Amino acid sequence: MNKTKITEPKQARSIEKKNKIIETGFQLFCEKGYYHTNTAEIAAAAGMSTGIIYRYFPNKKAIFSEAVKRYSEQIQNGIYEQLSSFSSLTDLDHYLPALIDSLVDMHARFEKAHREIETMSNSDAEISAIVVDFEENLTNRFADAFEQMDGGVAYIKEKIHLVFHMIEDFCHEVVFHHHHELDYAAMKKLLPESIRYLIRL
Amino acid sequence: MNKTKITEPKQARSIEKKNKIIETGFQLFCEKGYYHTNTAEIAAAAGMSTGIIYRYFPNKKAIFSEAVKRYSEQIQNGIYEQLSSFSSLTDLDHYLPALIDSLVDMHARFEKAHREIETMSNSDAEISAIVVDFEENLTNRFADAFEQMDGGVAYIKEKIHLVFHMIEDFCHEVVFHHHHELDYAAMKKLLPESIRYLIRL
Amino acid sequence: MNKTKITEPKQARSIEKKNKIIETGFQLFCEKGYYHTNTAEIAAAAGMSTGIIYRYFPNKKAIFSEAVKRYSEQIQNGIYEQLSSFSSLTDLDHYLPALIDSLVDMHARFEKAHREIETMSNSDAEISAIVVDFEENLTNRFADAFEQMDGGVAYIKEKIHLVFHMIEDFCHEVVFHHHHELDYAAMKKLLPESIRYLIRL
Amino acid sequence: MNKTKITEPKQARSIEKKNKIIETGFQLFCEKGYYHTNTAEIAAAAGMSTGIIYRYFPNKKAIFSEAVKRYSEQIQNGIYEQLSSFSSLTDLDHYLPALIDSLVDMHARFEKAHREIETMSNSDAEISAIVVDFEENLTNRFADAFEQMDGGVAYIKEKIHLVFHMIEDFCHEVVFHHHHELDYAAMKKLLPESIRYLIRL
DNA sequence: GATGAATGAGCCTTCATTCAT
DNA sequence: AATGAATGAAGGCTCATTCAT
Repeated sequence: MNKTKITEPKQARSIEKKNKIIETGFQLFCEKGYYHTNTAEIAAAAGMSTGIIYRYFPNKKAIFSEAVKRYSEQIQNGIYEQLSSFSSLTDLDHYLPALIDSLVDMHARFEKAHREIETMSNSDAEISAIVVDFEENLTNRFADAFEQMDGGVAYIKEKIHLVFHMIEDFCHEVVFHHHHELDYAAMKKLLPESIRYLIRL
Repeated sequence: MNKTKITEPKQARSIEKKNKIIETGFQLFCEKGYYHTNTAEIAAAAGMSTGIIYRYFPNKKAIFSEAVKRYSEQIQNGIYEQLSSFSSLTDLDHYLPALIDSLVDMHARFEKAHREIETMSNSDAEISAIVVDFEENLTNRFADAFEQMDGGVAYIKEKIHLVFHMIEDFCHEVVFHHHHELDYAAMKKLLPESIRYLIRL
Repeated sequence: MNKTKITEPKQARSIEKKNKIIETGFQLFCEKGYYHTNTAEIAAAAGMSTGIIYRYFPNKKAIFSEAVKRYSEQIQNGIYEQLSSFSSLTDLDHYLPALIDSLVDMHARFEKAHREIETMSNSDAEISAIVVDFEENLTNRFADAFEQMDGGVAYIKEKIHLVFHMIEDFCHEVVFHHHHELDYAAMKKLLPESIRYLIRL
Repeated sequence: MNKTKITEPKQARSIEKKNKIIETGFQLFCEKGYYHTNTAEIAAAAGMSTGIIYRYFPNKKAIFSEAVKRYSEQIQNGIYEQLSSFSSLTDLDHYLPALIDSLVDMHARFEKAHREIETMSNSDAEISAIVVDFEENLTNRFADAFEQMDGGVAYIKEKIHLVFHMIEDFCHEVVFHHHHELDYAAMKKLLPESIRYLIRL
């Protein structure tokens, strides 16, 4: 009955500790997969004891959730920053290749993270919710931006959604490099062209 | 040392049993996830004892692998059948909505399967290889078909790849129905139009 | 309640089958150890089905018991044959090196068998009884022979017992060759000398 | 991958626990045999949980190995202590019966241990190595002692080896008491006499 | 707050033995 | 008699979580 546990840490030292767990845990989850990383390992890698983890998190999965939440925010902020420099559809045409490049880059750096998040989001409602939220936020922000550009585009959310998934697939393809018969340079040229067309449909 | 075990069953009764294990196992894996399904459950659900599983499979994962392999073949055959009725790009334009419909349908029926395969393919090389193979086969078949249609299209493989992922994302969207603010009917109209454009680029 | 099982086979075919199980089983037990040999393997190696074993033997251990019993008899007969050519203590002095040689040879050929029998005899009363019986028979036979030689020797059984173990240890040493710092040729000369002395004490 | 486990315990409490596992495990192995003792039993008998065993040992066999190692050291120390009181071959003649008595006593107390060690040493290289080492150490120590006594004896190692096995067989005989027709008192007199003779050969 | 030893349920796999055919 | 598929209990080991210190 005594559930004196888990409180949001207020002291700097505790906050730092919680952050360390999240970072280390996420890193290990990404490297070895959620089910192949155990709490003792996380604690050891974070330089603390096994027990302490359960003062900051109710269970193993919560570490992953929290990490994904933070990671999602980071990514969003990065993208929003780029978005803020667009002010017309012509800008978009112009900046699209750069945006794609930066997204490919992001995938390259967080390859393992993306895979593992996807993996977990498939079997875990909480993670799935974070991912859905991420997509929704992104779509909405872009939709808002477009609406303030050139007087609005029909079905902008739907288009943005499709576009983002096209870009994401391309990123996956380039980073994981599974289909050796594909010409990535060609794909990279096709992509902005078809996006431009799709947006204006 | 003693590896006299596991031989491909020849007798009808054994084949049936192996099939039953694959089906039941796959179903449970899809329902509850690979790591949350144990071999005893599979055996019980298949109406047999735990031990017998290991006469047909070397280990738990092999059940999943085999199931995915078969599933992949089924899906491919279904798609190839549709493909065989196309003989020109105009046909494609015409049949595209139907193809999309049928793929959405497939996803709807095998929603859980798709999720779990994706999940496992992220952390397991064998499963990943099956998925990659699946995509490669599909791309090649379509590419061949297109090449025999209208004298060839530039970068056809790359285009097909992008197109398939667009369709797949749409399927996910419709089936898992996560983004309630999206207008699926609109997306369904946008999709063939942009595909048509992309293919001809 | 229906224990229609295990009867001593009368038909030639059945006898042959039982023999085959004993031989194959013993061979495998010796090669890989009792606990690392399973009944399926024995059956397979003997070219029959798993089930049939249990028509001839009540359980796995009975195969080993029976094999050891037979093996013990074979060895005894071999030794008795040599014994029959001795008729005086002087003969013994003369034939001792040859007897030792032949015993070393036997150990060399059945190295694994000896080890495994020893192993099992330690944890299994039935096997132990066979081994004890073997030693007792051997001791008695030799004692009888000696008594008919030169008018009897005091404590002949006790001496024979000690002597046999000295020889056996020597055999082990030579065959398993564990102590590389020992000079086997020297030991082989020491052995008959001390035996001769011991017998006449 | 993750082998952060099993470190030599430093704290008194841990050391005690590890010792308890070794003792209890060894006792059970000796009573029931290695293959008939399971880890849960060991844990229960030691008053702890199954899991904790694996913080101190990488696997079941390691418990046995460690126990045998320690046991071997104990025995050696006991014998060396007796050896240190000998300073001439005449001493040996004098103390031999006492040494034999003490070795019989040791066998009586650790009967089961000896059997099980022998058993395992036959099928396990690690255990076998410990036993071989034990014999080698013992032989060397005695050889050194003898060499410092009366100016050296030819083939002393070979002789000691034979002698030790004679004594050991006698111990086995007395303790396990299998051959009821033997006169142990007589054997006990024969033994030192023939040893004395053998050493001086 | 912190530690890390301890818990014990749970999992995959093996195998002696049985039994339907 | 013979087959070999089937059974299911048992075993070694892992790991999320707890708790005494």
